[in-house]
Amino acid sequence: MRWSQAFIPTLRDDPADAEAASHRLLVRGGFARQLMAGVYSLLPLGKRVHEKIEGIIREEMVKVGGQEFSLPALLPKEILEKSGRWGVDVMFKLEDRHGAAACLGFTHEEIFAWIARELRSYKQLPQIWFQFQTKFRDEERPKSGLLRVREFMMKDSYSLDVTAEGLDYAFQQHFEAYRRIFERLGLDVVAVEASSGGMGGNESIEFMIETPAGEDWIVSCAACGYAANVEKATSLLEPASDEAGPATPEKFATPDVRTIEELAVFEGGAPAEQQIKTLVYTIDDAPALLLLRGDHALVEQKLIDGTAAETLRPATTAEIRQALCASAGSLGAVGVEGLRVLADPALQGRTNMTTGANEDGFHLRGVSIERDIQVAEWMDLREVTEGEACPMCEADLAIRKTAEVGHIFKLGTVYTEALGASVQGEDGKNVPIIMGSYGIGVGRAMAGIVESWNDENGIIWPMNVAPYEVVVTIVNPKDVESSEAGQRIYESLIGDGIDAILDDRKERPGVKFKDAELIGIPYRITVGPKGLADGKVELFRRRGAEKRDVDVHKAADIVLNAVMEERR
RNA sequence: CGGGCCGUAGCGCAGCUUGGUAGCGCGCCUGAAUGGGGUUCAGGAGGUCGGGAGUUCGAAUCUCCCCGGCCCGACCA
Repeated sequence: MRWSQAFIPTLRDDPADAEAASHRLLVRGGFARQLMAGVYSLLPLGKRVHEKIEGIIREEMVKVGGQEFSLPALLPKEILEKSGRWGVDVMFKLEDRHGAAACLGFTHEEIFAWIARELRSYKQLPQIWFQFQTKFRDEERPKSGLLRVREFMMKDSYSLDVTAEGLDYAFQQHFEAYRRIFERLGLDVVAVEASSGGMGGNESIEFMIETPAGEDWIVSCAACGYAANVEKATSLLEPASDEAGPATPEKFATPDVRTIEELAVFEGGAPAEQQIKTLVYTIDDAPALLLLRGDHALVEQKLIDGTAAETLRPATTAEIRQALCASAGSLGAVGVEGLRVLADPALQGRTNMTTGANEDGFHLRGVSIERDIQVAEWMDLREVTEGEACPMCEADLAIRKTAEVGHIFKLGTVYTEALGASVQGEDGKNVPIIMGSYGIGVGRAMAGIVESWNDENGIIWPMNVAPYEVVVTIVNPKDVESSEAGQRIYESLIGDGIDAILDDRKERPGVKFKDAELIGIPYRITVGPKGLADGKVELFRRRGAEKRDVDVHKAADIVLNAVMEERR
């Protein structure tokens, strides 16, 4: 490709609405343009990167026996109704001219399960099926450029097995394939235990990259490698040494005290870690009390996972008053009967605690959990904080902001049962196929790579995904000798299968250098009269900004070798 | 869905308070010089001021409605 003919609309200024590094650089470098909220066009450079990422993912999927499909993006209501997912809030719903309902696919478990109905015998299993497909999700809030969008390319794969061991094996194969994929993409991922969320299933691992543009917090231990999403993470706490306290709780007046912090500084109050925080939630339309240590925060996802609730929300002021006859600020669980009380294990065995008295303006002190409160269930509900002890090795835990680039799930038989995908086992009985589901967002991976690999001059693509591997920059296109020399080097590289681009534009050298660095091409060969006078051209490596002069006639070979070495 | 901010030329922005010929920088086109880090000079093209309604002799500017976008939070297969 000649740069003078290429559509690479670079921008001198950062786009005004871009915050995340990847957003800024992908727009500025001419890789993508926004069409509407969370919807982007890929320009030629972006498309090239996308294809390279897809190529790597495809290779690794094929290595573990994956077979590629291409399913429709347009899905019928009937199939999604069978799994109970018709109408989920991220779904883009539409109607055809006859009034038949359809939607744009947000994921494809149902459709693969539908096709899997053609499987008849255990002898045909296992299978790994995958595709690259555009997914549509009407996210509440698209953000961070290409990191969180409403239409995106995803590689999704599905494993089909007869036994739980088979699923474990497919899951493990995917885990390893994903490790190799992210390694080749230049993404430094942390695999974390994750909540399965609305997908169903019982075990899932997310692959996260650390970035300020992320939106998931993960807990990790540098000492032993333990890592988990905060939605799932646990930690060890220092055992509390409470005084026994009085024989019965004592009520005391606390005018105008409504928060944990206010009670902590109130004369006669108690430090947050000696308070019991009482939250009222409506779980599947029934009120429930959640008890946490005063300084601990609730993780709603843990509550969802722990209760298997269909719907769940904080109770309204009116509901709270109806349940406890008091306002938020004076709530407690002492003496409460007839309500479901869930308590976090950090409260287990605690004595002499302080909590609300269910009477506005009053609290109770000297509360012993086991003695005074009827806890229906103990359930891990609290959010881990920085510096708490690792549940595996007791070292200090760190908390990091991350973005999810891949997720693997053990689904089980939720979808295959709903859609009737079963096979006959060895014993002649029909058993539902056991499914796993595994996804990687291609555009998100691209944005993630940019988040990980950039500097003040632009993107620094890893060789494997670079839109072009080498740019041959002609300093002065009017100088016939350098034009010809540049062209020879360029053609030699192309002949060797290198993705090269020839920057033959009639621009000042500075412009060409800036552009090449902005779009992140790993190697640049600069051909100009100054160097040619000594038979030299300059070889510049984007990563590390190393420069060296090399013999004109050897330049192509030297770069060829360097590129080959960096391809993986 | 709550809170905040913003829509004026391809990009970045000023003008709006106090209504009266639509501006600046970059980019783009032509010509010339220059040619190893966003060079310089001269000339030029380019705008339904997000959309609609209203007030007014007159609206980018004032009023109302709508649409779109960004950020924070909530939410999130």
